[in-house]
Formats: sequence, C-alpha cells, structure tokens
Amino acid sequence: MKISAQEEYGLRCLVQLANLADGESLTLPQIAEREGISTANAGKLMWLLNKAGFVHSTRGTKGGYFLARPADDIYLNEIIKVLDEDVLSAHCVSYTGVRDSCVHNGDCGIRPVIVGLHEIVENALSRLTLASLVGNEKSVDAMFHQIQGIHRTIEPQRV
Amino acid sequence: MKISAQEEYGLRCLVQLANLADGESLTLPQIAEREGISTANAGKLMWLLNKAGFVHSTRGTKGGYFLARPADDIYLNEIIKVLDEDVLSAHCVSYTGVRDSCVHNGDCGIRPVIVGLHEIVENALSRLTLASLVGNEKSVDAMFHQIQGIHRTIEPQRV
DNA sequence: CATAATCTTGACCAAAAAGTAATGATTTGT
DNA sequence: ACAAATCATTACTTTTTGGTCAAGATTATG
Repeated sequence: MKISAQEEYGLRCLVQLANLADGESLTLPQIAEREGISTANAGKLMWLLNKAGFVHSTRGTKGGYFLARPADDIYLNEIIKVLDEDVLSAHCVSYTGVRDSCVHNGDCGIRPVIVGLHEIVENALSRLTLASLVGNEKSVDAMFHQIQGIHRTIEPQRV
Repeated sequence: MKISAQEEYGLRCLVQLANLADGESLTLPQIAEREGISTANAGKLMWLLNKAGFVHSTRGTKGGYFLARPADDIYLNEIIKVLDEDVLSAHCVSYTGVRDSCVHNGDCGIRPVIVGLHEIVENALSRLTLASLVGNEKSVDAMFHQIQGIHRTIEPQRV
C-alpha cells in the first residue's frame, strides 16, 4: 500500500500553485524547477490535472497554470482519485490471477479489509484541503494530527 | 495509494493456511488452485513468506506449507511490511525527481501527510490478525468495522 | 537405493508504470 | 504578419513490478 509517483508529484505541483498570490501563475519550467522534476514530466502531470478541472491554463507568452478553484475548496481525496485512476472500484476485477474472474467471487474474506482500508484512507483525505498543505513541515504535521485525531495513538505492537 | 499484487496474493495465500486444521498443510499446487494463481507464482510468494518467517515448509512427498505461528498471533501490518518491502521509511529517498535528493529536503509540507497516511494504514492493520480474516465476507466485514470503529462514518463530501 | 513428489533458487520474460521527446496549436508583443 | 513563448497531445523509451521457467536439492516410500 503505497503512494504512486504520479500521486506524489501531482500533489506537489498543485501545492506549488496553492502557494501563489491571486492573479499569479506558473509556467511548466517553473513548476519543474521548484519540484525537481523534468519539464516534460511536469507537462504530463499538469495536463492530467487540467483535464480533471483542478487547474486552468493560458497559452502563449505570459501563459502558465493556476488553480481553478480556491485552495481551501479542493479536497485531497478528489485529487488522489484522479491521479490514481479510481482504484477502489476496480479491486475484484484487477486481481484475478490467471483466471478471468476472481476465485472468491461472491464471498471473499479479505475483500472487506481491502475495501475498508481504502475507506479509511479516503476518509482521512476527505478532511484535508490543498490549502492545509501550505506551510512548513511542522505546522502541517500539527494540522494533520489535529484533524485526523491521531495524537500518536498507535498502540504498542506485538513482535 | 493501492494494494500491490504481491500484497494481495501473499495475504490470500496466508489466509488459506490459516484455514487449515492443526497438523495439516498445503502444497504449492493446492495453494495455487485455491487462489486461482499459477504454481510458479505461488512458489515465489511462499518463498518470500518463508524467508520472513510466517510459514514453515517441508519438502518431499507429503510436504507442504503451514503457518509458523498461530493465526491469531500474526498481525497484518507485519505481513504487509514484508510483502511491500518497507515503503514508509523510504519515502523521501525514492521520490526525488531528476535529482539525487528531494528538493524539499529538511522542510516539506506534504511529508507529514504522506507519513501520516501510512501511519493510519499501519494503525488499522496492526489491529487485525490473520485469524480475523477467516470466515465469510459478511462476518469479516462486521469484524473489521467493529475493530476499526468506522461504522460508516464517512462524511458527505463536497463535489 | 531408486523414484516420485515436493520445495528452492536464480535467471529469464512480460506487462505496467514512469518518464521523455517531438510535433502541433495558441497567444502575446512588436 | 511574424517571432517567441507557452501549453497540448501523442508516440516512444526506460524502469519497475509481476510472473514464468528450468535446473537443483530434499524427503518419503516401496
């Protein structure tokens, strides 16, 4: 269970735009520079995010990208859903081994766990907006744990 | 953020072993058959799980695999950690774009969120054992939501 | 001891994800 | 109108992950 490259970099590009003042925008080379990725890669990511309606773009000299909505109106679960291409609904269709359909069709013990995990993550992400990611590491960390109500409650684990 | 093939199939193979009565074991062809995967693939997965100490194996006629510990003593977070090759600790080292190290070195707004998400998942998995995955879909679903305290509390989301 | 059943291991092949390149379209400014 | 800057789109290449194969090692059994 991990964050994909596309999710990570896509999110980071959006955070760059969330940092801008009203009326400002960033070009692909600028975004690439600020996130340490290639311009081509930034182009592909922004293309996706544009198609999905998170950003607007203008072409030509003085062109660039900016958020389509205020940063505190864009929830992380929406973003991740786009960058990850709707994982949840595809679970039982994608892991079918060598067969056409999963052997556990109809009654599957681990399905509730997989689905439940995605639910938990979705739930957590739906409480965060792009705006909440603007700031330094310490402040974002505090915000995250406050919103999620985690407070380092991970219990001592058996070894 | 998704479950990898290795996590999914590895977990499913272990659940098969958890279903066995004391003293029983399963061969690779049997495991493969029951999970709808190839024998070769089952072999690779069981090899990993054997190295990690979750199962024991015996060779030769009448050989096979069985759990190394009681199913209620094996927590899902341990299993996932092995099948996923320690994602959490590697985050800032793996997504560095075209550079040698991440541009956000030292102060990164999204790191707490990524790390926090992994924390949430880890936390959820650490409350579940292999034994809790044995049963039909309905009973496992009920167990999951009871343990995680979720009760379908996902809030209405903005669109 | 020979044979058949089984796990073990490393090399290999295939599919998916990630990333790059190249060409085309649009806009601004002169 | 033209040139420069910029986004848009598709095709291609590389890397990673997933999966297969084949040769070897071990064990039970007759």
